[in-house]
Amino acid sequence: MTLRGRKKGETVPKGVVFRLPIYFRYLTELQSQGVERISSAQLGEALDFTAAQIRSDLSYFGSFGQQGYGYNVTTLLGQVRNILGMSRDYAMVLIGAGNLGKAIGSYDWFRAQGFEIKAIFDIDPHLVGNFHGGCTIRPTSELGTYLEENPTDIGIIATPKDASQEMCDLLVQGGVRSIWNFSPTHLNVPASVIVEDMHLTDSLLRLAFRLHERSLKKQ
Amino acid sequence: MTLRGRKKGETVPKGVVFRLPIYFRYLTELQSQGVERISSAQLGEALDFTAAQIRSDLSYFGSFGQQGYGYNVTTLLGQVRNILGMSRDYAMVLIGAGNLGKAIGSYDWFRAQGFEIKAIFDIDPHLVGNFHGGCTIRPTSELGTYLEENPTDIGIIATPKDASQEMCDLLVQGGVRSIWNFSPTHLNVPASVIVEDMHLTDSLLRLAFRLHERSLKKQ
DNA sequence: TAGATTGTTAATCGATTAACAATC
DNA sequence: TAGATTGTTAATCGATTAACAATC
Repeated sequence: MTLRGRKKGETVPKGVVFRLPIYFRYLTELQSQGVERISSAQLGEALDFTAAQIRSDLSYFGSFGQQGYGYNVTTLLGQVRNILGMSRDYAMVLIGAGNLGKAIGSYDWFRAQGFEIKAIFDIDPHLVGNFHGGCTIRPTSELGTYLEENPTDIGIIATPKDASQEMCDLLVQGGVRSIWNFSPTHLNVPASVIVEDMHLTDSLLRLAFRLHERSLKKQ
Repeated sequence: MTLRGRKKGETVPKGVVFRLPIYFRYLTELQSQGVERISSAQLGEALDFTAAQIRSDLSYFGSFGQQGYGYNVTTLLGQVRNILGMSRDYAMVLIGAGNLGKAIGSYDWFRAQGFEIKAIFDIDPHLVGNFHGGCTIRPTSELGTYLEENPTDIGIIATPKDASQEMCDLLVQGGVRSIWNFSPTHLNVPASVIVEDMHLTDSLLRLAFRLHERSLKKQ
């Protein structure tokens, strides 16, 4: 039903997937501010997209607006939540309890939205046993057994790059079907497994490139 | 010179900017492994791109390969470094010394590549004065004065979302021309300022969407 | 009703790919 | 030389936008 207006089997364009979370984020903010209605033009203005693009993106999943009125914020937010698959909970494990792992583990927003870190693993014996974000840190040697007993939706990899492929393989072997990868390397997985990369280093280099490009143009 | 083969004024396609850091990362790895040469087909195989795309991306900036041979890893890595603007140093300030800020501040790779965090700011008096990553944490009230005295290339925002626009404005006012944004909100900046977003929440929602999409198709 | 704004179509724009001549 | 692989072109594919009939 969230697929109204969409031919079955068709894949959602990359750009749409990219923008949906941005809509979700802004609609959440509007709702908390008590805003009742919004037009595609206003949404576009606030988020630096064209109004046509926003209407086109949304109409991919159905007709959520009303001519002459725009969109009801609460209704649209609910629809976007559904489309994004946020109407259920997700069980996650976090691998790597270093600085980045700790930062991810203490992000309260995830839990509030139904993304729950059920267990944390680290290879460092000094960290194992420590308590963090409601979990005792376990040794990575226990990851395989843990996954056998606890079905897990998402594996978060926040290890140094030398360990990440090995951890990834353990996750895949343990039946985890999606990986959120913070380690600065490309992971090899079977086609059935989804990888979402969060490469800090790549992002900073993109920034450097654009900065450098501008300074070239100025001359 | 890094613009050979490119019409002046033409902007680099978004996809190329996205992939250049990935090439850089993999070429660095190859070089550290002592690999001397690589073909576009091998690069594509390792990184899940087509060979044609890699050749097309690179030829955008010049001719770095040789027919019948491929690319020399060291030479190509040097060229990509230049293209990305990594042949100079960048002065950065970090705003927000919470979990995420600490993780960013302790990432040694940045400094090794010439991206140096020169100062860290936080609004919390309990954190001010603490030592982290070679810097004493300063109160955000001193940010304006600091920027006047210390030209800064990149401002890193790792504050909660309620503070980020205000911090962004201070950075822009202080002459900072690019912002690396970790706070989960859209920043409004003049067209002359570059924003590179690192939205953890958006990334996780994209992953959830793809996972949800697959489970729909299975039925 | 008059004004506003949607959802959709067709036109445009941009990015990817397949193919191959050039050449190391 | 024979084999391999580049850089580039033309063809294809996909995404964005402008325009507008439909309608609240």
